[in-house]
Amino acid sequence: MRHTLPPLQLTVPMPIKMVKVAMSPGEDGLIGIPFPEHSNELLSHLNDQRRTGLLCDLTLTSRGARYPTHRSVMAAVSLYFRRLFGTEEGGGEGGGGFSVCQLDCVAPDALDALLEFAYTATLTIPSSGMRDVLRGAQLLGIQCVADACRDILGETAETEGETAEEQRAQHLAPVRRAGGEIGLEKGSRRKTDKKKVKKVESHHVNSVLNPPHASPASHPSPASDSLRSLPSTQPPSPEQEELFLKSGQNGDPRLIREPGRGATPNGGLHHWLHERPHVAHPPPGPPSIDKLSEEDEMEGFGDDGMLMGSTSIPTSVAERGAVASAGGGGRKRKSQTPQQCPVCQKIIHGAGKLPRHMRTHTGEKPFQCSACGVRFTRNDKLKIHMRKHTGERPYPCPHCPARFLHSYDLKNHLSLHSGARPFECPLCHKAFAREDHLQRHRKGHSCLELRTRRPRHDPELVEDGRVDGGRREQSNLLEALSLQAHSSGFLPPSVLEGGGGTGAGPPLMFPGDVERERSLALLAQLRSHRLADYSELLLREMEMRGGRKMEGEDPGGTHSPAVQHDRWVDDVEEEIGEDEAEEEE
DNA sequence: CTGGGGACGGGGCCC
DNA sequence: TGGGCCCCGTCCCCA
Repeated sequence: MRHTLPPLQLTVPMPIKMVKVAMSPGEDGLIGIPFPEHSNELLSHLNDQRRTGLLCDLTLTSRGARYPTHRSVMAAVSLYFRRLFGTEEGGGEGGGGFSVCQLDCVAPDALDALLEFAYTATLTIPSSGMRDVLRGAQLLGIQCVADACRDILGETAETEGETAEEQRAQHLAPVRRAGGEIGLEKGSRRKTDKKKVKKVESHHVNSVLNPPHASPASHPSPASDSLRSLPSTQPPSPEQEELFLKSGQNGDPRLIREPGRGATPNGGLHHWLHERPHVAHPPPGPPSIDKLSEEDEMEGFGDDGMLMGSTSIPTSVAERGAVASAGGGGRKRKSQTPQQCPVCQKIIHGAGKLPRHMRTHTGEKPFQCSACGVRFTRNDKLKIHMRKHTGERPYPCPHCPARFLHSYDLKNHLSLHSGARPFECPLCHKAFAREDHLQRHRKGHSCLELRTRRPRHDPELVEDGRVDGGRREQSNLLEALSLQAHSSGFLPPSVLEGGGGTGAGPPLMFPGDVERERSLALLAQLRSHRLADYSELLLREMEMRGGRKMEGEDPGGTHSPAVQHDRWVDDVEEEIGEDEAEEEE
């Protein structure tokens, strides 16, 4: 099927909508493994395929010259092709079956240069052919190239924009006629767009025409690559979208989190900016450069040395700062605390802590021990490590000659002297000096025997509401448990403030308290699961905790009764889940 | 399985 | 605002 430019109106999606990329739900424990060369190699391989004709599914022709290419690449780099292939409408039926596209209106040399740009991120053109390339870039909607050419030719976006409009009107007139409204929409926001684009692109003109010394393609930072490889978990917020406008990137929300992604293989980023329907009406509110600014300072991110010379959007701190200032002027950075990790979405508290956290994703360990070569992500850890070499053990035990590298080691050690074992297993009541040892104990199978030895009762008794003596005893125990929970301070204050539980109903029926309801739900589960041993254990645990609190063995902190209760509830719920699984078997 | 040491990451405080 | 320092919780490893 042959295709020439005018039929564009047949495939232009109207109205233009910003593509929303479906986000995968958040996942814990994501690890970003950067492959800095991936994008470069990918582009290189695509270019090889283009040269050999491999997998080429689109042939561009211009005045007899034929250029095999790939739809996906062309759709990525060219607004024209993206519309032509319908990818803006989700791409479901994109492509339209065009295999040959006749572009006689674009000079062969210019088309060749544009294809070369698309596959190498480098634009190589003779000065004499600049105008042809400009014309071709405008017709095909390769905005960054068009802007670069305009800059070289000394034309402004404003004046040339009119020319471009005229050219579009000339070549794509059916589009405008067929989609009058969309044409108006585009026209109405074009001036605004052009201003924005002009502001952000002064830097990249040079880079387009002066490609990086080392590589024709861009080198995204490792972090950016790692980010790209990871699923995003949240749709872009309006703030992020505004950020996107400021940074002049395309509409892929994922790219919001790619600060180092200065140059994409397709190089066609800026023209996408013109499509954004909200450009003329950026959302109100404070300037949204926070994330951008944050990411500026991410160590391991934005390796400007590598990004310099990339072909498109601002990448360096200075450049992005210029963008930000151009966007609003006189902006103040919002407080950086807390900050959200763009990789794992985790909220990082504390000024300056996000770069530290980001190194956990990038694997960057910039602090190396001069003695043994071991590397660390943090210099304070290196400093502690150096104590091993210097023999410094600044934390001596007052009771014995032992000295320790860490204060918390001393703390653990002191518990040995005191004999305190404040961490007791609620199931087997084995006590531990360290909480992590208790956790290890509970996560292991140390208590498996006890847990599986719980009495199993006839389920009909519970289902029928009939309770035998032992069951009634258990029920009473649970009620007593509830009362004790109420009075012992085991439950959080929010629970205790709920009211007296007088009148009809169970003692803990205090409406409107989540924690209490959670406890009640747990108790109900305990009942329904007939976990007599659990209720006993829970009661004993509460008694024990209550007594301990009175004794002041665990003054506040993470071992406070409320916290312990929460952990206990979590653990029991988890074990109930396990029991349910067991019983289903 | 437990005790102990060490590493690692996060948060708070301060400069 | 960034970084240093410290503390804490957690995990891993080894005896």
